[in-house]
Amino acid sequence: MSAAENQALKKVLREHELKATNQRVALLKLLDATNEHFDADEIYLALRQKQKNVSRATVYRSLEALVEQHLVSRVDFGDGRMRFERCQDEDEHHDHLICEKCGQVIEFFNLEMEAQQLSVCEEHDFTPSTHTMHIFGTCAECRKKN
Amino acid sequence: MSAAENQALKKVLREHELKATNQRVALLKLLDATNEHFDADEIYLALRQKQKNVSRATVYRSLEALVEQHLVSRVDFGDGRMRFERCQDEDEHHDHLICEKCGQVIEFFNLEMEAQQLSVCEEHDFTPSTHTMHIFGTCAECRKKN
DNA sequence: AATCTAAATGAGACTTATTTGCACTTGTGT
DNA sequence: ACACAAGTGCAAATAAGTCTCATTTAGATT
Ligand SMILES: [Mn+2]
Ligand SMILES: [Mn+2]
Ligand SMILES: [Zn+2]
Ligand SMILES: [Zn+2]
Repeated sequence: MSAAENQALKKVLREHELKATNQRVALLKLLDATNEHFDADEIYLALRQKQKNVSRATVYRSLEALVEQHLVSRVDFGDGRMRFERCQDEDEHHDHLICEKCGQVIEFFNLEMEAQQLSVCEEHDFTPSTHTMHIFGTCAECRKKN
Repeated sequence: MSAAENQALKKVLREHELKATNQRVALLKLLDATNEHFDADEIYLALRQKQKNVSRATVYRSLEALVEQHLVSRVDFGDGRMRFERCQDEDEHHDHLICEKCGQVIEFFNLEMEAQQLSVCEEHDFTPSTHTMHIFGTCAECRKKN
């Protein structure tokens, strides 16, 4: 039920030294329930639609706190706004295929590619901390539609 | 000499169906002369400093046209502004290592990584058009300074 | 259960990057 | 040289995100 789920989310927040406010619980629940990569305004509007009272400022501030605690991660597809997605594990990682036609986002993880990245860093005596790998193109459905 | 260089740049512009205006020539010359990844305002200020008369609007509009013609490419390091760099060949491509300490950008090209990308796309029945791969971290000089 | 207080929120002003409308130039084909 | 579409400058408009400050609230303390 929602009540139990709320309690679980509150616990998660508290475990990360964050006050478990209604706004934060609602935001986290929203991201938990979807696979999409929402931007701040989409999150704001979705919460309003669910009769949750939140302000845009709080959406931005909560996201900042959640990202800092690795409960949410920030992705930038280069279109001028940041997107957010729930991340399960602190060390979970994946990259993205983004369909330029329909906007669909496909997630992937390729160990060989990650290994190549480390090798490139070594070659340049560079210590990596994070990376982003985004492949833009056309998804199968959109290609068929054509 | 500069005069010959200007002529060459005008030719390039005309070959791409772009009017060879002083502003565009100056902009292209500026990007040609550097390896840096400038943002629009840095370009605007650099041109002003060289006594070129340009407006910010024209910098943005010219960059748009040049990007469309693949004479310049746009890169987004996720810090809220677009950067631009001259691209030589239509099909030239490289990825980036970005030092989070000093901002230095190191370019690289790794054939194996590019191959892995194609293989990932195949697995997902995805037709790629472009991609961006940015590795953030600490460069050798910054690591030593610590 | 009532009280306390630092942290969080809401409303709206503000900032920064980029875009746009419009009157005025300028590059280029004739 | 001329004509005129394309390009430019300026200032106003957007758009994403941040900040200030008065008010509320979570969670600790009596
Ligand atoms: Mn994702
Ligand atoms: Mn580059
Ligand atoms: Zn698609
Ligand atoms: Zn560095």
